[in-house]
Amino acid sequence: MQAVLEAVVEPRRREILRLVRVGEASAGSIAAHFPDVSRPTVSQHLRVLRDAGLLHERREGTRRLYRTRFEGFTEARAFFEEFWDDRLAVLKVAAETEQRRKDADRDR
Amino acid sequence: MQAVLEAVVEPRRREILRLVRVGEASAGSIAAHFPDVSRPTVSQHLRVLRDAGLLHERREGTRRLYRTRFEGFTEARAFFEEFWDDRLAVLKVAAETEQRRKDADRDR
DNA sequence: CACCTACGTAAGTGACTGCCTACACTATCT
DNA sequence: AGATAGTGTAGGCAGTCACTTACGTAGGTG
Repeated sequence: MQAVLEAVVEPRRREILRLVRVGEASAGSIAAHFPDVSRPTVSQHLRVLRDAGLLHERREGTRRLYRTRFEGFTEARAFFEEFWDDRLAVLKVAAETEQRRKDADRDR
Repeated sequence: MQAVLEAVVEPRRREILRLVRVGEASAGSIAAHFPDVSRPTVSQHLRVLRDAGLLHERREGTRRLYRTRFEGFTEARAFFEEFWDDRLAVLKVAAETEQRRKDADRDR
């Protein structure tokens, strides 16, 4: 989870995840999408993503093909979903409180 | 979105968000939950969370009361949900591919 | 007014991060 | 075997981050 968040906080790494979420792509073709950054740098980003469990690596001859590993997102997703659920719970409580206020007004 | 992810990557900041997701808490009482870290450090964490839109601040006399601001999570949540949806789509495609393979076997 | 309480802010420091260039590795082809 | 293509790794550097101590500030209280 910590590793996933650290991996995802880098904008280029999020972009990489979006690139290979549809299908595989080689390290080289991924690097080609980032002209403002050197190829070794992209290679390092790929390693971070792979170590975090967000990328699957497959070797084909001299090339390495990457694709997004969706299972890696599970925990992080749950963290955000947790607060999303809270939001609904808070709204519910607020609505009930409001209802009680109205009831009190009526009874007065 | 970038600010939200940067805020959330710090474990103590995630803990703070969990602390004040139920109700308000003062800066001091929040700091008391982190004995291994100085109070000014917690104060800085609170600022980061507030600037990212994840915390609501209310002043009461000399105290400051904080609570989680759920709307702040919307964008980040959508990012993770995006890949969660992809996961389902990929499973669907895989199932259909498998089905076609079986059909081909039958026709052979 | 003087003092205390509950905070935030400033400035400095060690550790980490993303980036670069140079180099090493591995599979394929001639 | 030697050469080439496609990538990862090593080492170094500038910028950023979390942390600390010292100080500033605003609202209550005697």
